[in-house]
Amino acid sequence: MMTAAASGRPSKREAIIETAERLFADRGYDATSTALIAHEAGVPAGLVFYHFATKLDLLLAIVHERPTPGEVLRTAARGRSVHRRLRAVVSSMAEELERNRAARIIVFREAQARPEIAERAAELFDEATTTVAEILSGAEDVVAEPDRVRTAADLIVSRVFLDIIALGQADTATKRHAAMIDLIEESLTTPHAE
Amino acid sequence: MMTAAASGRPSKREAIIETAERLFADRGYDATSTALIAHEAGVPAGLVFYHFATKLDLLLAIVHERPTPGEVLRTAARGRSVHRRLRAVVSSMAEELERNRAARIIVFREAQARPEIAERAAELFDEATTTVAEILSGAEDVVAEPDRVRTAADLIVSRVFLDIIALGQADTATKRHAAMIDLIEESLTTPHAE
Amino acid sequence: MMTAAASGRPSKREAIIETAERLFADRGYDATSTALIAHEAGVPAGLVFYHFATKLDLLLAIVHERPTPGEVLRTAARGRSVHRRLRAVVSSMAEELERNRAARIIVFREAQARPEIAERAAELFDEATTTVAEILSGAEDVVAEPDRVRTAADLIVSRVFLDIIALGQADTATKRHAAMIDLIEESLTTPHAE
Amino acid sequence: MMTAAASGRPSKREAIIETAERLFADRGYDATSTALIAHEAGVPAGLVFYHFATKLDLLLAIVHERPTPGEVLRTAARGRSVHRRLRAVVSSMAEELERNRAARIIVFREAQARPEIAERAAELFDEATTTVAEILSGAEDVVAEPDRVRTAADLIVSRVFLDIIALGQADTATKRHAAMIDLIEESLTTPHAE
DNA sequence: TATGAATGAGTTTTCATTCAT
DNA sequence: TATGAATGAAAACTCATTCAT
Repeated sequence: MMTAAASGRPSKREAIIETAERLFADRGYDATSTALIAHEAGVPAGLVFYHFATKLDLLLAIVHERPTPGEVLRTAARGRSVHRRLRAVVSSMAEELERNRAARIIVFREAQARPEIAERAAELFDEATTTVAEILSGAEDVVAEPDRVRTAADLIVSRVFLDIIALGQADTATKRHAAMIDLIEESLTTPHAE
Repeated sequence: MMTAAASGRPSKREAIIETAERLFADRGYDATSTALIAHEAGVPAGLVFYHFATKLDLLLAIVHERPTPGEVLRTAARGRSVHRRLRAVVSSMAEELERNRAARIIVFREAQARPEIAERAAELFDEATTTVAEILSGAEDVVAEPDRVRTAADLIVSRVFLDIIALGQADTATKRHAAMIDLIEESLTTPHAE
Repeated sequence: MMTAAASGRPSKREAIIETAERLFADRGYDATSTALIAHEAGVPAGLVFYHFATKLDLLLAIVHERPTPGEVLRTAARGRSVHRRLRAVVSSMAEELERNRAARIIVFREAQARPEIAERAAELFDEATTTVAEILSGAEDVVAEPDRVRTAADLIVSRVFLDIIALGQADTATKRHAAMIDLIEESLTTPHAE
Repeated sequence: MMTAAASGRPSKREAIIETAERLFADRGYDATSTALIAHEAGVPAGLVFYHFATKLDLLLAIVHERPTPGEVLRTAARGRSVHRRLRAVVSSMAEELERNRAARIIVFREAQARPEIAERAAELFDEATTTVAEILSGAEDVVAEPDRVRTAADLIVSRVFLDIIALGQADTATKRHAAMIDLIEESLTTPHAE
């Protein structure tokens, strides 16, 4: 007997998760009723609670069942120069966040009031920062010390996360990213005048 | 006949706003009942709706009746050097955000699902960035072009805002800020190698 | 010192009554709040309860402070023939009901659930029927017995009241009234074939 | 799997409708709380809103889920003479209205302030009038023209409706009906003297 | 006679969750 | 694994009425 997933038939559990993700991102967790999720997912109301014991469990499933930005970053192209690596890192992060926009919004928005999720948000942020720092420090032309590389990584990750979770002005993002890359690049490739 | 405000007697309207601000920040807008607000503010439940037609109106009052970070920044100390200005700007922003932490959290958290508030969030961010850029460009030792100054301002504001609205690790903030100031300072005072 | 009424200045009490009458007729007694009445009348909320001890008292004032249809009917023109009297009676009743439409609607609508008002509704109806019967029986060419005249009066009053209180199709009323007059006239002027 | 209806078990939805009908008629729509309805129907408060999205929907269900007086009239006995038909029509209408008294009261009382229901009230009235006119015009001894038959039908329906919706004096109704039948009969069976 | 804030009981409605089938 | 009715606690909001001034 094949599972729903293996058979290609979209499992109802998946449908619930995906619908919930979209709705939670659009209207917020509290403002989304389980009945609405069921309705929009095309499943009976009771089924939500067959698959998820509570509404919070459904939220946690969304929050944990996505690849982390860090994982994706690790596969980013690694050119020789800081410049190339910066560009690869920023664009692959932006892309990933865009792809999982709903999940990211949810994580960061709900983090404020829910310790469980705050922990996850911190995890995602730290992992991303660490990965970016690693990538940058591997470039040929880096002259900055590890701490400064970390600071640069932190600024980059902060700015790109903020795009998504609060002020997503997609139209101006590319230009802004280029300017940021430029500034950061210089600070990593210029000898630090003490 | 004296008004409540003039008489020094704390108006019940103020009590409601302040209590709501605290609770909204702690538990989220949706998760805070108007009954709880009234209870904690020490007023009868009905009074909330005498002063604010709807719960959303109460939220909007909180969101609009606070000084903006930009206003506060404008009064920040302006030393001669980029370094001094950066320090003044970062610390006064951090201080202001800390003071109005609740209101800021609310604005940015609730912005996701509420266009009216999203607009306000963008306003606050833009005003802060513009003000920071202005302050920095007035320093004696700036060599960077206006665009770069703006980019630097954007990075600073992003990072400090993010502290508050999502991942406020107050313990490491000071150190992180110093590192950021250092990096940014250099990028503004070092001639740009084209 | 002149009273408000005598001075020509519209008393606020009057304003409240008139506004309440309109609103009660449009939206129903229960669905009209005293706050709305005060607002639309342009008076402060507290004043309603200065003039009327309870909301029900305000309703009763409206219900009792209008001339009855019977009073108006008594002044209707009295021609010689049944025909003339019928026409006079029907048109003066229709006119009166139109003028006091709101009050009539209120009386009959609220009568269902409020004994005090049901009594008033029955009063208005009986008085009107009795007056119409009197007027008709005084015509020269009446041959019908008093009971039949009363029956005719009852049908007329029923039909005209119904126009107002439930199915007021003002456009077709005139034609309908003419046909009714015609039918009734004949029944009163033709010797009853036993 | 049997449905509640098929199983003979009284459905809770039905219980809600019937209880609401009674209470709305007795105390008025606005003055009847959904909590009271639920309580008297013996169901939990929440169930009302599972079956009816809003209180108004419950009212509309009552207003639309009853046979119309016209339908019932169509099955009224049709004797040969106008007299027999009049008696059959009046008594079957009175009976029907008595049986569905609550629903009729509700329709006509609530029509004033609610267009949706006003439409239904007009429908019920028109259908009844048309059916009565049809029945009367089929009698052997009718000499009146169609327009006059319609006028007679209108008077009859008006009077019987008014009994129910506003001034239901059940005690005198029978006598009044007999007198009305008498008057109307004559007007339909006597040649019209132009 | 006027005023507007205050009060608290009551209203409709929502909703996570349970349960019998 | 599904299903849809059922449940009851809690939510936002309304409102007649009171009261100090």
